[in-house]
Amino acid sequence: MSNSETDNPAPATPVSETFFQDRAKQFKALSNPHRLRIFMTLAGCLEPGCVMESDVDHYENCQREFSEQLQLAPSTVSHHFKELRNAGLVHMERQGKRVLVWIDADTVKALRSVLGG
Amino acid sequence: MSNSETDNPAPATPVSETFFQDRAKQFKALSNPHRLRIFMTLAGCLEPGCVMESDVDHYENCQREFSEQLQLAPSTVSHHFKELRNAGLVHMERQGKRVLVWIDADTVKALRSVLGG
DNA sequence: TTCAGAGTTCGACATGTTTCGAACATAGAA
DNA sequence: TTCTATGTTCGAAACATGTCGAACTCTGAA
Repeated sequence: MSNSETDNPAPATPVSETFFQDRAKQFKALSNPHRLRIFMTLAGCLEPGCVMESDVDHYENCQREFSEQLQLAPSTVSHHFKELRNAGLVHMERQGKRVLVWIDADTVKALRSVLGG
Repeated sequence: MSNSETDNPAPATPVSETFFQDRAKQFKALSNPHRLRIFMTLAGCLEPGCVMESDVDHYENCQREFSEQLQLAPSTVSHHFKELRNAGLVHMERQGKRVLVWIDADTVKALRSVLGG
């Protein structure tokens, strides 16, 4: 996935086809209520006064917890995480028995700029 | 569609199911490259230095133009506009022969807040 | 080495999305 | 009224998505 336009809130015309494809794919990753809930939980945005700085707060072993909270099969949660990763919104890293997960701040920033932020 | 949480960037826990459904539906409206292009064109965000104030700049008769630009059948463009309207992102109003179109700034703001804006 | 815990991959099924063309509705102009 | 331009609705086809259970991998503990 190209990130060449990530840092440009107002890219020069004409905007490439890749730009729309990448952003659309990222919005699609957020277009399912379950995935959106996962994303916002990871982003720490479900509490009042929260701030999105998720590359600092890493979550551990969260898939099992989401599986219970959302009442979904583990394989389904795994699928949703894959979608979030493929879109470039979420990163995962194995550390022994545990798995760390965090949000890609640059990608989120790029999406925000599409919304005029 | 409920907009009760639109103005709250950091809603109190627990976040309602409706919140995720509404936001997910709005992200879904932006999850197609063609619709995203339409949205950004309406938002005037395809030029350098643009600002999103689309409730000021109304577009006229745009469906026909998008139909040509995107190489899609008029019925397909109409369908995409319907999706954007159903998500609450876009408004349309007939004025005689012409049709005015504009972006719902509040909905966009609500989406931006999900991304930590 | 065997076991248990966390996540992945696969195949299957039901449902939703994207797209088209054809037929329709509506408003102004000839 | 008839014509033209714009947008809508419908049915159909191709394709994508969400979900599950079963079988799998990988890692650390007993």
